[in-house]
Amino acid sequence: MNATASTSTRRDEILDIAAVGFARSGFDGCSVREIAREAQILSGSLYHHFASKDEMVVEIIAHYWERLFGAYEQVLDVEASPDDTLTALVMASLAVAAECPNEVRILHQDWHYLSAVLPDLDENMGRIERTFTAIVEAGVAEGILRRDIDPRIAYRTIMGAISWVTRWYNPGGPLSMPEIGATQAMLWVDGLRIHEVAA
Amino acid sequence: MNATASTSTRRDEILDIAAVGFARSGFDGCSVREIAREAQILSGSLYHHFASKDEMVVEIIAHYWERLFGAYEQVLDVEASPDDTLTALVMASLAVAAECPNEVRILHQDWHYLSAVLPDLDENMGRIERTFTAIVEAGVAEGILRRDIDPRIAYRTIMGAISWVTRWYNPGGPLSMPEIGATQAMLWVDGLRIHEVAA
DNA sequence: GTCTATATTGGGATAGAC
DNA sequence: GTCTATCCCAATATAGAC
Repeated sequence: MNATASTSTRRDEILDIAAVGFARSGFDGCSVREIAREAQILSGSLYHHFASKDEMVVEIIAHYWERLFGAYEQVLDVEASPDDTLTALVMASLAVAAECPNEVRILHQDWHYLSAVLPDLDENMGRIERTFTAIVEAGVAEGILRRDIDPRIAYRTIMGAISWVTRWYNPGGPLSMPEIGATQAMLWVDGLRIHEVAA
Repeated sequence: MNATASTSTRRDEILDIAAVGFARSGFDGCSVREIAREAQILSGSLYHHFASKDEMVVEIIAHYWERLFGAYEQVLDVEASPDDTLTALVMASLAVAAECPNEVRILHQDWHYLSAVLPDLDENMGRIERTFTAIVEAGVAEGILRRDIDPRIAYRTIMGAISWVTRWYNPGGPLSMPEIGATQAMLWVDGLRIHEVAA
């Protein structure tokens, strides 16, 4: 999972196991005893690796932020039109969600609890919001995107749908993440209705 | 809240208080002691009204299903084109969400726990899915909506965004639910991009 | 219908041996 | 780094008085 080099692999193993448990049962629903059992260790021994149960989830989510913002930077480094950039942002978000499905589930399932534990949650969500709305506003300014849709509603609509995907996405199923992302982006950018096209 | 007539108002009062608590702190995060305190009662007395904490949340959510499916029936009773019906379904969903914000939050926040407690959860979500996909498929069949977008992805995109709204909607704020619903529906049906319109 | 008092369970966390 | 043993607390729920 994390491992900067070869250090502390046991710790990372445990974090992976904890992430699966938190995603499966919720942060409260998955006890430290349960995590310990699945790590084939006793619950007391966990506290050699972590100061608290909170510390585990904080690290798990921190890992997700790194990946997500890394992916956004890569998208924004490419010069492209606002509509293409928006599509790329959606697909990048879903690609990271596919890599970190547990993290995304935990983040949204235990939102309330985490907002008290992760001091940077609001800040990071704000950063995501600004990334998306800036692109939409750029599109409006360039005359590519409609002015009659509030960029904040557009952003929240997109983010809601993206966040929801981890609830139903099935890694082995018929729909791949790139397919889902492309379809969703197409939906928002072009809409469901068939438009008359001027030749 | 519920009250068929004038019966058992105290019970309904308590259910309302519980719903606020569950929505605020999550089902696990809100103890029966906390509910009791806010109802100005002692925790043991709650068990005169309810057999268990689970029973409370089951009743709270059942109330939501009633309202939601009632609203859907009203929409489907009106003869209209698929795109207009789809818009009406979105707006009805959000209108019910505005009436039952706590219920919607609880349902999605404690999804995992509830799926073990509410036997009809999967069935009801399936019913919602069929309602939406049927309309999208009708639109495709009539040549109004695009065939190149998977109706299941369209449905899940719409449902995700709708469910998310209760996370950020502010009842006293500048955006009303009808405004939000109309914008979201417009987004999905017509898209963000400015289309060339054939005269 | 509410209160008093309490049974019972399971949670997170700790201290010290090995 | 893991185990043994255990502390402490808060949770749901119950029994019976009033």
